[in-house]
Amino acid sequence: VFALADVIARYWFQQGFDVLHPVGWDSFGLPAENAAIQRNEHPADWTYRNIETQAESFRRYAISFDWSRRLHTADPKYYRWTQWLFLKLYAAGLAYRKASAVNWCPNDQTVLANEQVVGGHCERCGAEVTKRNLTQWYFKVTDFVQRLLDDMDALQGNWPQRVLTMQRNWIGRSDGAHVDFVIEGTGDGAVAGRTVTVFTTRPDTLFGATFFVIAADAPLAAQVCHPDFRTQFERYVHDVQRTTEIERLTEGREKSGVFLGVYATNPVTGEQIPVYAADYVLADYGTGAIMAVPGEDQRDWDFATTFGLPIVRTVKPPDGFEGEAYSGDGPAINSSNDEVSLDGLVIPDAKKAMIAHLEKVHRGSGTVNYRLRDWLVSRQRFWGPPIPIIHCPGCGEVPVPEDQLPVVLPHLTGDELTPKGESPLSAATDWVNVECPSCGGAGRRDSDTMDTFVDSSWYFLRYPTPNDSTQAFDVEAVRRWGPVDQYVGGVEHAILHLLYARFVTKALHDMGYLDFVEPFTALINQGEVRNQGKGMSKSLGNGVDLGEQIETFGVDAVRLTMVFAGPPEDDIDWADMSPAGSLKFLQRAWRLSGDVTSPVGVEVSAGDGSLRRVTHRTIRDATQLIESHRFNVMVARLMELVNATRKAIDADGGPGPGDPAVREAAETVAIGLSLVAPYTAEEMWERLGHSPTVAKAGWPQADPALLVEDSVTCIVQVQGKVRAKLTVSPDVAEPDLQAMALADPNVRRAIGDKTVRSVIVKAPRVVNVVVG
RNA sequence: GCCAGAGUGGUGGAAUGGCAGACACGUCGGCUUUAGGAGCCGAUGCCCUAUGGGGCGUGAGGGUUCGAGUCCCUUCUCUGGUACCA
Repeated sequence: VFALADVIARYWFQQGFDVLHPVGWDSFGLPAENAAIQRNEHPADWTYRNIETQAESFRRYAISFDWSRRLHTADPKYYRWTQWLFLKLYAAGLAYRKASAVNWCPNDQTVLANEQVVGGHCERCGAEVTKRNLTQWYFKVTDFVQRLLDDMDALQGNWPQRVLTMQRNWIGRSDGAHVDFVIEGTGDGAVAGRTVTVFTTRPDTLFGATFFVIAADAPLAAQVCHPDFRTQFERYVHDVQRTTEIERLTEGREKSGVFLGVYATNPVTGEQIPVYAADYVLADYGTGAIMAVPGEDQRDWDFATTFGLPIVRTVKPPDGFEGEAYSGDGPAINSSNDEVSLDGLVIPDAKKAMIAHLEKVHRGSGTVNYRLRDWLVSRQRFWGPPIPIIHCPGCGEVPVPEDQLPVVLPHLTGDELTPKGESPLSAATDWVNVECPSCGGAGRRDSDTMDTFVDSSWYFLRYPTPNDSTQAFDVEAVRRWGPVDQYVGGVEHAILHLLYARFVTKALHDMGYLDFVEPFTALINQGEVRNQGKGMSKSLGNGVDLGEQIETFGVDAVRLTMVFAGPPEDDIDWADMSPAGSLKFLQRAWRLSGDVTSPVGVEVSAGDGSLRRVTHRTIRDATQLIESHRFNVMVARLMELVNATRKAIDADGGPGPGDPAVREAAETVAIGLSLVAPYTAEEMWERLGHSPTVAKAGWPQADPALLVEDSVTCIVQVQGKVRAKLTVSPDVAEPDLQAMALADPNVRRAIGDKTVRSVIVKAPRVVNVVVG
C-alpha cells in the first residue's frame, strides 16, 4: 500500500518542509536471471522493461516521487559504488573469506545467508536447503553484534515493536559461561589431555553433567574419536549427512548418536563422563560441543533415556514433578563438594557462584554468546555486482584498484546463465583472466557476485547525490538529509535488509563517513493488499486487478480506499472494501467546491461560528492523526467536515452557500484531500477560484479561539451506569454540577430510596453517584 | 515448545481509564424518477417496552477502580516470527 508513504510525504511538503521522497529499484537478483534463462535474453532487458512498467504505474497513482533522483542498483554507475563499499569493508577487515559449511539452494544453485533460509527452505524459491563445505565471502556483522542490540533502545517507540523483537531474537544474545573439559584417551590413548570448551547458559548445573556431546559434523568429533570406534562414527556421520534438515528437525524424532570411545573430565567433580557425537548438537553454535545435563534440559534427558545414561537433578523440582527435565527455578541440590557449594541457592545465585569458582580455578569464565552469524555475501549467480577482487597465485587476494571500478559484468545471455554450481562468470574466460594489479602476473577475477542485499544496504546514502560520478555519496549532503526520518516498508525486511543496513551504517560511521549510527530513525510497516485472502505481489499484478479498479473508480478513489481501509500496518482485503463508496465521498466533497458563492479571500471571521468550530477542530485532529499515522481516522474526520458543510449549505435557516465559513470549510477539505486524493483536491482548488496547485497551499493552522467549546456534555452515572446527560458550560463549578446531576429526574429515579454514599465529580465531563 | 501481536455489530473499523460501535460499507424505509440508477432524508448492536425508558453487550473467567474494550492475573482462539541455539 504505497499510497501511505505518499500521504506522509505530501503532508510534510504542505507543512513547508524540504521533503526528499525518492524512488529506486533494487534491480539485481534471481527473478530477472531466471526469467532471462527462460526467455533466452539478457537479465537487463527483462529488468528494465519491468521497471518501466512499474514506473508507469507509480506515475498513474500520482505518487509524489522526486523522479530526478531515480536510481537502479543494477546500473554500473550505481554498482560501481557497491563495489567501492565492498573494498572499504575489505580494507577495514570487515570483509573476509573462509571455508565453512554453508546453506546451499540446490534449485537456484547458489549459497544463501542464514537470514535467507526460512524454516529450512530457500527464501526465494522454497526449495529445501542443504549444506555444503565452501569457501565464501563474509561481512563481519558479528563485530557489531552488541551495538546492533544496544542501539535498538534509541529506536524503541519509533520502530514497530514486532520488528525490534524479531531483530533481538535473531541476534539471540545468551548470557552464560565457557567451561573447559579435558578429554582423555582411553585404551591406546587416542587423544591425550585435549581441552575442549563448551558454552552453557546453565553453569549452575555442572554437577549434573553426566555426559558430553559433540556435533557429529564438527571437525572436533573426528579429531577426538577413538580409533576403535571410528568405523561406527563414520557410518553415523554418513547417515546424518543423508538426512535433511527437515527430517532432522521433525518433532518427536528419537535422539540419535554414537559413543566416541573417549571420556571428558568434569572440571568440578573430576568425574569421567562419556563423549558422544550426535546430530542434535549444532556445529556452528557456541563451540559445537555441549555438556549434557539431562536433569534440567529436555533434549539431554531424551538422549540419556535413549542411551541409558545417568540422570542427576541439580535443581529441586516441585513435589510430584517427574518423568522429564525440570527447567524452572528452585533451590540447587546435589551441587556441593569441598571446593564449591551451590546447594540451596536459586538459579541466578548458583550461576554466579559457579562462574566465580570456575574463574578462580581457571577452568572457565562467564561469557556471552550470540546466535547471529557473519553475513555470507557471495553468490554463484550472474545478476549482481561482481566482487572486486583478483586472485593472484603470487599475491593472493588483491583488491581491484578504485580507479578501475566498476568491474562491469561480462555480456552473457540465456543458456550461458544456467546455474552450474559455480558462477556463470567463471566461464567468461576473457573477463576472468586479468593481470594482477599488484605484480602484473596472471590473475583471475573473483567470479562470484554479491548478494542483492548488499546493493540495498547503502542505497539511502545515494539519494542526496544520485548522479555523482566521483563518490558513492556526499558526506555533507548525507549529513544534511540523513538519517532517514521516515522509512516505510514491509515487515518481510525485519531481519534481512533492515539488519544489514544497520550494520553498514555503523561500519561507515566508524570509518568516519557518517555522523549517525542508525540509518532509519522511524519505521512504519505498511500492510499488503490482498483479495479474498490471496496475496498480491508488490507490482499489484495478481489478485484484484487494481488497473481495472482505477478504470472504474479513478486513481483517487483507489488511493482513498487503501488509506481509509484501516490502520496502515494492517493487511487489507480488497473484497471487504468499497471503492464505490470512496468515489461517492469524493464526489460529495467535490460538489462542495461548486456550491461556494463567496469570493476568494473573503474575511472569514464573520462566518458561521458553529461550522468554523467544526472546521478548526478538524484541522487540529487531522494534524495530530496524520503525525501519528492514523490516516484512516483522519479521512473519517474529513468526511465529518464534508457532512457538516453540506448541512450548512442546504439546511433551512442555515448559513447557506455564501457564508464565508462554508468557503473556509471547503478549502480545508481540499487541502486535507490533497494528501490522499490529489486529482480531486486539485479540481476543487481550481473551482474554488485558486490557481494551481493545492499541493503548495500550505497546511492550515487551527485557531485556538475556535477550539474552545461553549458547552460540553456531562454524563451522570449511578453505580457506574449512565443515567443522564447534561449540557453544561466547560468551566462549570463542581458543586453546581453535582447539584444539577442530583436534581435530574432520571438520576433521582435510579437512586430511588437508596442512600447516596459519595459523589465523584470530574467537571465538566462526568459525575458518578455511589449509593449503598 | 518459545517470543511477539491481536480478538469490538452483518462487514472494514473508531474509542487520553469516563456516553462502546465515530466514519464508512451493507441492509431497510421515505422523497425524487416513466423505470433503473444517482442524489437527498431517516433508521440500523441484541432483547423487552406503557415509546418515558429498562435489561444485556467488546473471546471466556477472575481482580483493581466511584467507573474497565482500555490496567492486572488466569484461560481459550487466531495471526506473525522463531525453533534440537545448549
